[in-house]
Amino acid sequence: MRESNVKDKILDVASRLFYDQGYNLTGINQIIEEADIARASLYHHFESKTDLLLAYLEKTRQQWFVDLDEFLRPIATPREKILAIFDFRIGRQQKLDFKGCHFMKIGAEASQHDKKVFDLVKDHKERLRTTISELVLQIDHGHQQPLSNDLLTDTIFLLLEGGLATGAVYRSSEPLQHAKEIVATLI
Amino acid sequence: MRESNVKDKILDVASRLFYDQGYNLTGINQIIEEADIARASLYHHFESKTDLLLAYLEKTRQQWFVDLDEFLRPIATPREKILAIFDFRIGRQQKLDFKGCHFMKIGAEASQHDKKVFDLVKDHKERLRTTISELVLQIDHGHQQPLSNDLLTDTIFLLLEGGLATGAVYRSSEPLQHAKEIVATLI
DNA sequence: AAGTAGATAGACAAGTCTGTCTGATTTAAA
DNA sequence: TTTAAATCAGACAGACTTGTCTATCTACTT
Repeated sequence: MRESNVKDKILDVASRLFYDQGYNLTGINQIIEEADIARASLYHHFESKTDLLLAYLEKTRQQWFVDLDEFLRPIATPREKILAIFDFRIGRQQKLDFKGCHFMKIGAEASQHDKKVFDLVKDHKERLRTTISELVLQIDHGHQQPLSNDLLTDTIFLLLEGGLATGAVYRSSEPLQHAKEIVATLI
Repeated sequence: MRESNVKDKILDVASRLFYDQGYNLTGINQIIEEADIARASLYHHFESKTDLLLAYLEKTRQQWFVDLDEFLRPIATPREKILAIFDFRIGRQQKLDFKGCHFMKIGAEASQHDKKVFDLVKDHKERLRTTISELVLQIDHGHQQPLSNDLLTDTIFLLLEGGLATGAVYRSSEPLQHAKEIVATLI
């Protein structure tokens, strides 16, 4: 087992622990123990714990959109794609045991002065909003619109975020399900 | 300076620090230093750091609804009251420097097994949803409703939560402002 | 076969953390 | 004025934290 294998294992274990129990409650000692690697190997691949956090966020962010794209690909219409984003998040929510958004969690416990972390969170959310915005523009609005395209995009985005955050509190998919129903009546 | 004075000061300082920099990043040493009290005094009033956290959450939760009630009291119609909830949260958001919801923040960094903490968060959100629900019922729906009362309540609640969470990421009131605009078109 | 880089175990430094305890001092009430 | 409780400063225990360092071993490449 060399190089990439060890580095991947470190990042995998750290990612799981950072998400499950939080960044600040996860110690280096626990990471090296559960990854079953040597302390020096961790510091060979990552300069510091902060470095490991950034690697975790970057990898998660990248994978997130890869997964979303794959999920949306077989779906035909922009309207159905928008509704499928809710299904995508409901599925992840269940798979991840209702612990909420990776990025919001880190944003909530990171030091306010940690600019790199916040920029990553911001960028992630911005990309999601852009994705929604593009789909909204593709919808054929035959009937008259009660909301402008921009406000409709915000509505969908905010209902997604609110639904996920609330689902994390109640440990339930219901909020996101309702959010989806609401959006279905609006588009 | 006796009893209540010291206890209040401890709780005030701890509350500020827990919110500003997070519970896990705030140490007992920092609290006693900034509150300018003796270590033994802290442990005289609070059994443990966890105890202090619960006291912080309970006090914050209670004050939250006192403040909201006061804010809504002079407002006449249920429709205006609902929209004023957004103004209430926008005002707090600005006063608190866009660090997000106290309860969501703690929920994000607390250990998943800390049941008392999660129950407090849940209860707070439940009460907010109830408040909204009661106002929605009071609205006179002359025209036909696109959404049922229940779904309308969810919409308002989720837009509030999403707007606040997103505002914390962007450090801006814009998301909550947009959320308010959206709700204004729906009720 | 020799050399190089990754991986290993584990000691170590220097600091932090929470919580306990002692003993002196202040404060308020009886 | 006596008494009891509150507060003080600070030492202390014991465990934990991140990060460094040494020394050895293993595996791959040249």
